Amino acid sequence: MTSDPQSPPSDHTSPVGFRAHDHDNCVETALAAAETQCKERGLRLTPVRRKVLEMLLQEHRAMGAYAILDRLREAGFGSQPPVAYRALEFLVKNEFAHKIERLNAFVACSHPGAAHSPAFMICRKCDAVAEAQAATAKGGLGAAARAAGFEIERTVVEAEGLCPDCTEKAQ
Amino acid sequence: MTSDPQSPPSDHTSPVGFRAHDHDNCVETALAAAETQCKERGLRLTPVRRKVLEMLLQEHRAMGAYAILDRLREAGFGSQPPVAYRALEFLVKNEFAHKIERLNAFVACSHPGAAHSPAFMICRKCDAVAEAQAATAKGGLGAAARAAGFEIERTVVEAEGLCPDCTEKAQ
DNA sequence: ACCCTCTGTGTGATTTTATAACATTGCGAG
DNA sequence: CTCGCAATGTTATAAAATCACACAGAGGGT
Repeated sequence: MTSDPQSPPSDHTSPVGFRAHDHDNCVETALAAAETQCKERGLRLTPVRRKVLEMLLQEHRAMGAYAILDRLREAGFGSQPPVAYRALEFLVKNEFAHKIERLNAFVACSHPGAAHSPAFMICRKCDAVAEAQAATAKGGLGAAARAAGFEIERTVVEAEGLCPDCTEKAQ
Repeated sequence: MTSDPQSPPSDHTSPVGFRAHDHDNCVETALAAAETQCKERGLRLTPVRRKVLEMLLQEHRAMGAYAILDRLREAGFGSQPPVAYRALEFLVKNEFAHKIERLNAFVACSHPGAAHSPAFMICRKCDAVAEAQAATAKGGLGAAARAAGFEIERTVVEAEGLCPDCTEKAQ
């Protein structure tokens, strides 16, 4: 399938993120960035992996592994779960995508390349996902961990609520 | 397999939390607190619900729904998934327990009654779970949310790493 | 060229986690 | 008593994730 504009599978009812932006451009840019990154780091952005990343970027919201799998099938790739899960594993491990634990779903990284420990805002109505830099904001938790002798390796921060769009509609 | 009902099934290899404490007492106390709470709030802490809470308190670590279900069966309760899931739903909704999204598992609340938005430290080796007050953790995220027009309703904070015990053993 | 290994992909089967749908029970209000 | 209601029990199925194994292609050493 094509990467061209006449075949957007996008039947989204809601916008791509919390604020409008030049989405085609953002997809292109991110894809290019990923390619550069992979080259630099000696990683192989194979067709399946690239396609999955492209889908996640297009969607700009949490997608389940099986939704991804369906699209892979349509695009002529393998159609068994491991195909999707392996591509996702690669993307997540290398921080091109993140898993949203709350939803058992995946989303493209919004800050390609930037060192980050992300925090997510997840709309419970439309599943739109925005990524913020959680940075080291976890002062409190960090202190608690230190006090307890716990060594933090990774932190999941996921806020659930209503995105601006759905808040408006709800009124 | 179940040695016998009156003996604690505790075949844990590792301690109940990040620091030793009087566990029997802590279970009793929490259970009593839950009962009081339920009375006050007009909730029904039925036998199944009580048993599940007791198991979670005993275990003091993340337990999967199906592990809980096995124990319920042994204890003579219904043995189909909904039995466990419904009890867990009740306990989680009323904050007697929490779901650890990262593990698809459940843990008893450590601060019964206290208003809280909890943060968890989860040992990736032994699944021990400690609960901290996240309260302030969302400073940065809260600001980001406000800026984005996102209304946070609930936040999941889960730190993964090594507990003191496993850190020692790892050396 | 050859073989060898390593990584990635494809496929079938299975496991683990969670929910839907509906029958049954027990209890309080009228 | 009997109606309504919440909780439980049970069957069945959906959704998410992993296992196990076969094969294909790229690169390396001989």
